[in-house]
Amino acid sequence: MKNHRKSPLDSHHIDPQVCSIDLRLEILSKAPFFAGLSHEQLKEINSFFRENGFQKGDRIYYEGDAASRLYAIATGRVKLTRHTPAGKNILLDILVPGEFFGSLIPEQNDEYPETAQALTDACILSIGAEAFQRIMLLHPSISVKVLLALKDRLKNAHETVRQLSAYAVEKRIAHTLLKLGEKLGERQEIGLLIQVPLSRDDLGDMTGTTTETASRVISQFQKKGWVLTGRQWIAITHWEALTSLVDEELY
Amino acid sequence: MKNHRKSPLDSHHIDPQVCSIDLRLEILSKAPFFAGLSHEQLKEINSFFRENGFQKGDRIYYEGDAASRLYAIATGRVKLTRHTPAGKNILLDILVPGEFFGSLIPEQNDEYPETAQALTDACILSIGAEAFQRIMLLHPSISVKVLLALKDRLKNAHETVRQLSAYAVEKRIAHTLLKLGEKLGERQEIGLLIQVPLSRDDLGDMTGTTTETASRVISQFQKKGWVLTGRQWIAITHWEALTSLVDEELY
DNA sequence: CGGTAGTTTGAACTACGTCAAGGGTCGTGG
DNA sequence: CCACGACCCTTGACGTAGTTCAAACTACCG
Repeated sequence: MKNHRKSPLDSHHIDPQVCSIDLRLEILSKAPFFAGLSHEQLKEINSFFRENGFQKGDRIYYEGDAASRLYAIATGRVKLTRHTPAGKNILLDILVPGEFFGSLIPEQNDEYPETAQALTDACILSIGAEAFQRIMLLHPSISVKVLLALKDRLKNAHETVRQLSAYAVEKRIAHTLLKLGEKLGERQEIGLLIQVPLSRDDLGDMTGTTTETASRVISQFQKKGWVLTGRQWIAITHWEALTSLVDEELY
Repeated sequence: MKNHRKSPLDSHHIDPQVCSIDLRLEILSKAPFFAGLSHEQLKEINSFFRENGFQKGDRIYYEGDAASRLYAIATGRVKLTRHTPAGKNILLDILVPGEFFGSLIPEQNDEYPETAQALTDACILSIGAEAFQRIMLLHPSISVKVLLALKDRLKNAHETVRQLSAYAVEKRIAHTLLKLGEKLGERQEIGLLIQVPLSRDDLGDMTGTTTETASRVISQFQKKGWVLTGRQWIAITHWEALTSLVDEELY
């Protein structure tokens, strides 16, 4: 029953200081809101972005910092968290290349409402909020795309509210694993591996519970053969079992 | 200790079928995203809207309906809810005149993610999602305003997630009362009256708890002299007590 | 004035948090 | 390359906040 295998996660050891120009253009063109722009336009927009490398664990910005820039992930994973004075963390989202975060629009005295931290070494593009606003005013189709993305995030946030309000921990964790599997899953021999370093603590912070409870639930899942897991990684081995747990109407 | 006063809520008995043209223009001009448009432009935009009256309790649309229109409140209050198969409700937001809801952007096979229900008799303006998108493409400044509004809602939703994840029921209810007080509060002799019919059930649905627990907590608050309450109404009588309960760091 | 719908309170139960201790994995430095 | 220390994970025992079920009470409407 022991599973002390080495972590199956890709290390993706990039030189964090370098995003090749090709990569930048590719990232920008893949970002949902620049879809449909010409190569010329993309190149011009690209010139407004600057890039920064971050190492695993680095904070990109802190909750409460003056909000001035919009960020987009070129490579790596970023997590967004909020905190409580009592020291509890809330993990709001895990973002992948092509996704954006930070300040979409310049506002007076605006603060970042969350902290952004690199979960892996990461290359991050960023642009001043004013510059981005100028781009949006110039290309109205972009704002519509941004709107769609925001609408989607709002829907997700509301779904999280529903989960926290109405479902027991076991279901919330199963649901979260499935969502992570869809977004970050990578098919491997061991199962659908969630490609991001994810501790029990993180999982607890995503589902509004404690490290210990998250650990107990995951242990149960593993005993039942639904997941395979180790230090900072999880793979889903029995997708249907998790979905049927989530969908069953019983309390 | 008895408080069986008549409900102090305004009844606002409007004829739900009528929004005067002046009212419509005023509503639209007050809506954050049309701020700064000329009277001419407003009039033109106004022509795209149609109006409908709803009586207290009427559903405007249901979660899962095909999403096709954007709504704006002229008069009255609207609540947005989600549901679970087990029958539990989640109250996501209470909206007031000038606020919008529904479908911001037309998308293939899009469904409303929540149910919209009139909390009072209400006059609601609405516009087809395609028409609104055309307006946004024509007036890029509008999309930026819409973006700001969405960003604000996302922040609120994340705050709700934080509340549900990290705070005990008592604090969540106190916090919710304060937010409601800010948004819907009306200074009266009895205190800051929350101007909307709000049952214990609703309050439970807003804070992820049950009717009974909401009732118990509110009873405590009333015993301590922090609120005055009756059937479907609450007034805050001791604002500072609630804020200090919310802010204290103890668990 | 009677009925419906909202509110209150009690008592029993339970999911989950808390506290505590022990074991495994990984990276770092010798 | 090995060994140490830091960090992560697991499991147990216990306490309690909040749910559930049930019953009585009260405001409001027709």
